[in-house]
Amino acid sequence: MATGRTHRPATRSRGIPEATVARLPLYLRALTALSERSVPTVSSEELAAAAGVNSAKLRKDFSYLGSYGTRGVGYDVEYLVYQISRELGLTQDWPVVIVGIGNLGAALANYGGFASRGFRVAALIDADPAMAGKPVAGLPVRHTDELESIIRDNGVSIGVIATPAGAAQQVCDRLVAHGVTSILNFAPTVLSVPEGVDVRKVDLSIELQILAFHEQRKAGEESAAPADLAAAGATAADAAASPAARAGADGGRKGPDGDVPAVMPA
Amino acid sequence: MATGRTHRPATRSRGIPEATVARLPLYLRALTALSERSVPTVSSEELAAAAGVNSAKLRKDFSYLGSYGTRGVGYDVEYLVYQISRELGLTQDWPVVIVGIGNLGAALANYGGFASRGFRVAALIDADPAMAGKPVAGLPVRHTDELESIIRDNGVSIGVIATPAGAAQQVCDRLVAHGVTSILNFAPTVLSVPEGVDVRKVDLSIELQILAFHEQRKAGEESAAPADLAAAGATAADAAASPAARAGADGGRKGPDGDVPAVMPA
DNA sequence: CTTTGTGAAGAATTTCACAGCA
DNA sequence: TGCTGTGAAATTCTTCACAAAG
Repeated sequence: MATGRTHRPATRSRGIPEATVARLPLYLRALTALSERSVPTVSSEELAAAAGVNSAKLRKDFSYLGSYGTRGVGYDVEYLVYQISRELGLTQDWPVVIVGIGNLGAALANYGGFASRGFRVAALIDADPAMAGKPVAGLPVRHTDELESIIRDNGVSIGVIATPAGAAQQVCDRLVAHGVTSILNFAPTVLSVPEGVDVRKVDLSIELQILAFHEQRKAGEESAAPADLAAAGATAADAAASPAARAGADGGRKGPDGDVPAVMPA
Repeated sequence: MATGRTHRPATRSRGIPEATVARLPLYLRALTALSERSVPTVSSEELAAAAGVNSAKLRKDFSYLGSYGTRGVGYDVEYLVYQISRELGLTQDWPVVIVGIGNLGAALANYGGFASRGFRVAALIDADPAMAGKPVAGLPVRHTDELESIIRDNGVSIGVIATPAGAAQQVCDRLVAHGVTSILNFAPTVLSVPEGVDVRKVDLSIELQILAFHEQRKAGEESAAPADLAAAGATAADAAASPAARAGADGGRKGPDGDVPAVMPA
């Protein structure tokens, strides 16, 4: 952070909002399915339903790409598939390396979705010498020592990290040092990278925790009052929070109004 | 989301914004690491750096939970770990089923991050009878027929779907029918669920496509980019494929900008 | 008619910047 | 003094609602 002065907008996206970019693959998938069924055109309403968004959002998203629809008719499926593919950069080949061939790395290597859209697994890399040469998903695992030459020879710019958390930053640094500028990180750790390198994170545990949050809420709602305070033994002050007072039962959480003094355990 | 209909604001969150909820696990992880190193307190600046966000955002996030810090000092690590855990519902046990024990499902089953935070894998389920009984990650794979009793007997409310896309909706329906109300979906398909059921999606291919978009931009913007356009010529055929149809071809497709891609053969 | 494309309103999120407390 | 907590401003994202096009 602290880009110091001018505060780079971060989203230098040439006009296309990040939120829209994140949905384009969704549209593309829905369109591909339609294409395979030889459906010639779709309305924004139909396509939105297939992609799980609402139609206004979809139309707005497409409006950033250009005017690719026909009023009164809808969108030409094939044409839109092409346009979105091009916008996403999928009309070219993207060699990818996967580093860390454990359970997850192997699963990723076997994942068909990789190859299906312009992504080609250029190599599987692991630090364990015992793994070297072993075939996984039809490719021989290469040793980390070869990382540089693999990246160079294949023109790899996207790397997937599926190592244990402890090794991730080191692997990341090496990838970046040798020219990789986009990283998909499966290790449960925050990677720091120089400016200009993109990192996306996929974190299992985080997703589950978010679900747990909502699940907990549901459980508390349906029954009576949330039994939140039950185990909050650490703070005696909290117990004093009168459920009455405040109009509207809010389960004891004090809310954004900062008048409750900080309570710290001894 | 999906479900289309009812305009529920989706963010039913009792005051705490969805964006904040999504970051709490991140903070929790950073705090846990500090806790293991016996660090007693952290400032918002330090913690923010460890979590990969900026400090103002972190403080704002925490302000939704309450006033848990001490001005001039920072946050008590242990106390904050407890508060966030409680907020996320991690102080209780969440039995989880994983459906679809292929490469990915097996990798998930072996993933340590599951058990580490209140999540317990109650069962691994697969539709293939040949899998039944086979041990994966120390658990015997159970057949889909047992799904209902497994969910009931274990009080499972969270399900993980790691089946092929084609089976995902069906599996989802069965999970929901038997009481699961939160789903983590790894299958590349949009699930439709009744109101009240949360779905989160993890999609490999989508993440890569988003990276490709940014990667493409980098390459196009800086003329002095990595030489990965070597094989770009391959797209020529694709361009020709665009359906001539396009209703009378208005000539000037209005693209959002001087969108003159490098590789757009005439 | 039907359906797109889009200004404008509205909501959510992020960032700023500083009052106020330890 | 140092750092939190938070109104307010800025930014981003979503939704509305309707003119225009086919």
